[in-house]
Amino acid sequence: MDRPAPNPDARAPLQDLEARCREHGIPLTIQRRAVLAALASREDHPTADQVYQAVQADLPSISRATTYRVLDTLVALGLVVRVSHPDSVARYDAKTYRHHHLLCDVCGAMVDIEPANLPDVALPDLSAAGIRVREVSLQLSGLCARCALETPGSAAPGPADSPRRNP
Amino acid sequence: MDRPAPNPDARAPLQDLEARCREHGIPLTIQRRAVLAALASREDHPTADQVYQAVQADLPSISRATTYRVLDTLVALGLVVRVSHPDSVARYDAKTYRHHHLLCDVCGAMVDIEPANLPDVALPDLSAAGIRVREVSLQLSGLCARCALETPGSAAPGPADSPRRNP
DNA sequence: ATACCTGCAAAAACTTTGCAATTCG
DNA sequence: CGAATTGCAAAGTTTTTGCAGGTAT
Repeated sequence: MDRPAPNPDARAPLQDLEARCREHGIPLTIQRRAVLAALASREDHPTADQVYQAVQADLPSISRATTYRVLDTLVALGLVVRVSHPDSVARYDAKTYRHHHLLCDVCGAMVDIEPANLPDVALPDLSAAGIRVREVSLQLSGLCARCALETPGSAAPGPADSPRRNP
Repeated sequence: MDRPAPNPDARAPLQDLEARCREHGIPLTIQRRAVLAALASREDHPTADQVYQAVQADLPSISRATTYRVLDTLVALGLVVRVSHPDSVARYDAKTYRHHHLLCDVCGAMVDIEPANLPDVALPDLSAAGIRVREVSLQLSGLCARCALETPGSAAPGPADSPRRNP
């Protein structure tokens, strides 16, 4: 739980990018590299615009439109996923393997929880309802480590009226 | 699994609204009633604009801005929740009790799964990581009943490249 | 009576698209 | 070189805000 997270799928993402681009016969552009690199290097779940800001550091010439297009491409290639978030802006994650999420009631941060840190969750059988389940993940609410420190009481009480957005 | 879902928290939502408004000392307006009623009467997880469209049927004079504001109020009152959805538009749900969601790979629909239909999921203990968990729910991906019927194979294969948005 | 809300209109934030120039293989 | 992509600018969506008038308690 403290080790650098043996990221199950952490083969250098940029190598994957090259492979996937070749597979699909599409060009491996500097922009695609840069966006993927920016996204893979962070632990949070940035919005498209936050990715844009980050990429600009390395590649000042990139445009916002390209960032959006590249993000779409990366999602299509399976190198990036759009994550489910209650906010009304798209958020992206370079961790494409199955994992869980905690949404902090206080700061609104979405933090990854490695499946290894939780008892295993079995694929539920909903065939009785005609539903075929492919994948399950947990969505937790509570207090992230940082906010838990600053908050008295040992149980997480309830959702804040609205999380401050500054994780 | 087939009964009309004995909705654990289905006390007439409009009664709750009156109570909550009184508690908070805020007016019970026709618009608040109408938005809550529209939301409570559907099974899907509509966007703010879809709620607006629906409310217009009963209350043609309502404005889009009011719909957005009322939705925020209802969320603050705890009568409605914003749900986590991978789309980049806010979606709302009048089911405020804990339940699970299935996201259909094919049609993109988000369907509710009653906790009663699944083995119980215990609150994980992440105190070792300094995290306090308040609530857990499952996020499933796969095929909804309707799409499962139209799709051959008994296992859910993998995510469609991008779900058609027409659940 | 008064505090809060609504509608309207305008602004802000987020995302997509058309097109010429550029880049990748 | 040819196909695909990028940047720019403009358009499309979604969401928020200011203000004057209206409404619930």
